[in-house]
Amino acid sequence: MSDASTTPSSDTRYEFAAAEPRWQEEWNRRQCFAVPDVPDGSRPKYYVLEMFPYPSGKIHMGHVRNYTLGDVVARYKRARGHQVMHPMGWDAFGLPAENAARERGIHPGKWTYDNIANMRAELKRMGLSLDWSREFATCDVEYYGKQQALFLDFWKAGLVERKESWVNWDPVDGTVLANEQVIDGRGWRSGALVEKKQLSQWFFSITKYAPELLEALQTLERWPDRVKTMQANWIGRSEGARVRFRLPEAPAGLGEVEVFTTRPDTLFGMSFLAVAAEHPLAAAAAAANPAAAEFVAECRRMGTSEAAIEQAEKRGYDTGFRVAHPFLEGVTFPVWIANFVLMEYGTGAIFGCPGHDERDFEFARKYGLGITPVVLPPGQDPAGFALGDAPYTGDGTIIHSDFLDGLDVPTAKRRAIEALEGQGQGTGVVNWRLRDWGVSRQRYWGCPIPVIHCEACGVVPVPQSQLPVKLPDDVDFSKPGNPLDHHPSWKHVDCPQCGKAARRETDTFDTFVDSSWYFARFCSPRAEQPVVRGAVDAWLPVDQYIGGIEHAILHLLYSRFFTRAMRETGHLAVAEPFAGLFTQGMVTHESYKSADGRWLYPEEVEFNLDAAGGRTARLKDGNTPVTIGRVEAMSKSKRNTVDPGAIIGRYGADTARWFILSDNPPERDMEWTESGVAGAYRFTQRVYRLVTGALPGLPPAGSSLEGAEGAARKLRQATHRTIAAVTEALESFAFNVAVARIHEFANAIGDAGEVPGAVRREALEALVRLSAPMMPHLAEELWSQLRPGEAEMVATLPWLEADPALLKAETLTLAVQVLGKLRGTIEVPAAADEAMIFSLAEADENVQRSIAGRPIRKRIHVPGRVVNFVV
RNA sequence: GCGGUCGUGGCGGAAUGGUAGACGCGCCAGCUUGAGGUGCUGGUGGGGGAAACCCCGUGGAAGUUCGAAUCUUCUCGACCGCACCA
Repeated sequence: MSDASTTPSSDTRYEFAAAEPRWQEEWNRRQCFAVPDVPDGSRPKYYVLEMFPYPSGKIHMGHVRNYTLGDVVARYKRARGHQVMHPMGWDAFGLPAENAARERGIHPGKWTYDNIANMRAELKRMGLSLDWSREFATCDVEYYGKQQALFLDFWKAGLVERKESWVNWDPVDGTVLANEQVIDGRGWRSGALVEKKQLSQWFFSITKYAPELLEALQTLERWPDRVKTMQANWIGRSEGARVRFRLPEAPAGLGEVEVFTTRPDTLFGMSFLAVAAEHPLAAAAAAANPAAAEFVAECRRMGTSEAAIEQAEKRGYDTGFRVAHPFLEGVTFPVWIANFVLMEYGTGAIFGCPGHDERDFEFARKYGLGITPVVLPPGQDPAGFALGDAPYTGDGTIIHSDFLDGLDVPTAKRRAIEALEGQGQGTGVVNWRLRDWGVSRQRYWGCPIPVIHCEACGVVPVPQSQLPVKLPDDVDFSKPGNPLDHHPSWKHVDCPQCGKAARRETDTFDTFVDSSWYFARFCSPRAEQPVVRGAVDAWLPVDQYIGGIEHAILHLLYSRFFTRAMRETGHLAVAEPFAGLFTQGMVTHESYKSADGRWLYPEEVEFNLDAAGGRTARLKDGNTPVTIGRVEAMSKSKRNTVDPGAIIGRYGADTARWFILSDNPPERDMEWTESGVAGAYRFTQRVYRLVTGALPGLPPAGSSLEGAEGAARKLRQATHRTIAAVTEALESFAFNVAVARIHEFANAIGDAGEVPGAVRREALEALVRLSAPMMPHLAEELWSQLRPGEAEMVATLPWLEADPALLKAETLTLAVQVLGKLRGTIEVPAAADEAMIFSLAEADENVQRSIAGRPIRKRIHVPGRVVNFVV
């Protein structure tokens, strides 16, 4: 601090660069945020968790937003008397580390741990109230070794299966590709056309829990409805029927094909049957016919993602096989191979009813297949009814359908299923869209799957005593494919059962496995077992989980499954990992393009206002014009990123936190703007001046507040209303509203005029403490000046309570409407009765003019809000 | 394609059936400061009017209601997820 007597202006400036590290050190010295593995029970526990970051190397604004949100919750809940666990770790396995190894020759391990060191330092500068003693990375052998133990337990419990499944195969690189590595059907490096290839892979039996995962969504009261809806749709329960169609002249062993349908009521509207390219019937057709084989091969080049398949033009191939209709004697229909039929869903075969299904309709039109309407929309004449340019998918009455004629759709479904069951050609079933979770990845930088393949014994689990199966350090990335596979010695082991030479599984786990139980590991991060019951039983479930909406389905569903699997194997007591969920929006920024089409970083650009008031941009050096592009998610490729480190260096962590909270509701996408941060910075300085400027006139803490009148009472009311409003806003995650209320309160303190020092002190102390969850460093700095010598830091101080007596207003302002249109306002005493309010309202001059002498038919009074006259 | 979400001033938003635009950013005017990201005061949705005040206005269209940004239906646009990115 500078000497106030010689430089009076400099001490009115808050020196965040000195203050922030000082308070971070003090929190650390006092261990304010550390909690024990087993809470002492003196206070209720509260577990706050943000989705842990992938260590890409630098934190980005999305992290700043995520961890600021979580930190506000953690600090607020701590103040509300909870023992708060708030840990941090690293989702450290994954593809980017292997890409770095291939592109730059850096070992994935070194790359990852270096990145972690950088990002840890950056996070620490944000002043987050984290218990850093719990930190781990999923690539630590102490973590993934425990994951291997969990896998073996799941296997014993029957939750692990080995089956065939399809992967994207790059025939040039000889590598399995992730969906994101397939661009327009080609491998991202080789450019080769990608093919589907079948591999034997490990699966977790998540489908065993499908009904429970669906039903339990109802118990998740503090989850956003939209996430629950998305999960429910993903799990996709549908009731329907499995129908077996006979192939009268079938190739050997294929006398029947089974179809799943949700519309057995439309069986009489059938005009074809279609199978997926991977279906045995397709294989039979391909074996017999080169043209069919070519079509199947073409479908294989389509990639494995559902979006790619469904967006592709609907195409098919007539196999020449025919199936018999289950109810119509002697009637047969053609069997097609269709690129929109998914092998993974239902039975990989459908019956086509073009009259009442969008995709079947499009397909039938294209290939000239028959379209028979069998559902009559309500109010239509059965004689004159014909389908126009679209199928009819709604409810109605069944027609042209023999024994189903005249029934409504639900009844017809039941009747059709009864008939199918009666003749042994089908059965009513519940079908699920959810598929088992394939966890095998043909990659190095992941957790090795602890399995040994023995020629004699088959697939053998690695004994618990031989865990962990460590990744070898000496790996060669110069060859394509999985380095574990071409490692000279790693995979060669003796079979644990027969002792003969065998080989290790060289696949590693999907990184979603790593993130499916880390929240449990945080409760006892150094334990020899995966989890310690005393710790997880006390801390779980996570009370508030915070992260991006992009994880709404997969990560959250896998974690919900994993938690159930851990319960089944005795590791946990709970079924649901996250009692409360909050999904934040993305951080966006304008993008900029130079005249020659290059993307530009924001710091390369400067702005001007044109005559019409619009913004124009040009290059800082060069003066050439720049196109201002759309506001979109920050991404490296568009260069519309802002480096949090630079922002914190320039404005401080509190400013970055304050701006990111103030801009808009946290569940929406926010736009990062330079002027917005500058405004937040000015506010931190204003609060600092407001408090430090008043210090000389303040009486000691605890001075009497009795008998405040006039301006003093007004300020006290503002203080207590702000306490109530900020509390409510924080409880409901309306952080931008909390910020706005604090702004208003700062304005009110500035405008308060002459008030007793004790009243001013009360207001300033409330200002500091209410803003502490958002701006913790500034709050500590000002608290230490307001209360020199006080032992307690703001970080460990209890939350403020509003005095109800000061929340009540003496008079109310009511809006007066005539026919719903605002015509005036009236001031009434808070205690006024309805008759008095109506007569005051009617007496208003403007109201009288609007009524214009017409009789009042109805008087409406909403207490505290509005009066409305209907004339 | 399927599923989900969001559309309010120049901009971010507030108000979730009851005074639309709180609060902030930006802009305008004035004062202050005077080595330049300073502070303070006032103004700021559109149109009309000297003013009182009136009309219009929450992507678009229709509806429910005394009253709709909010509820319903349709529609347009943007964004997120789609199972090997994390």
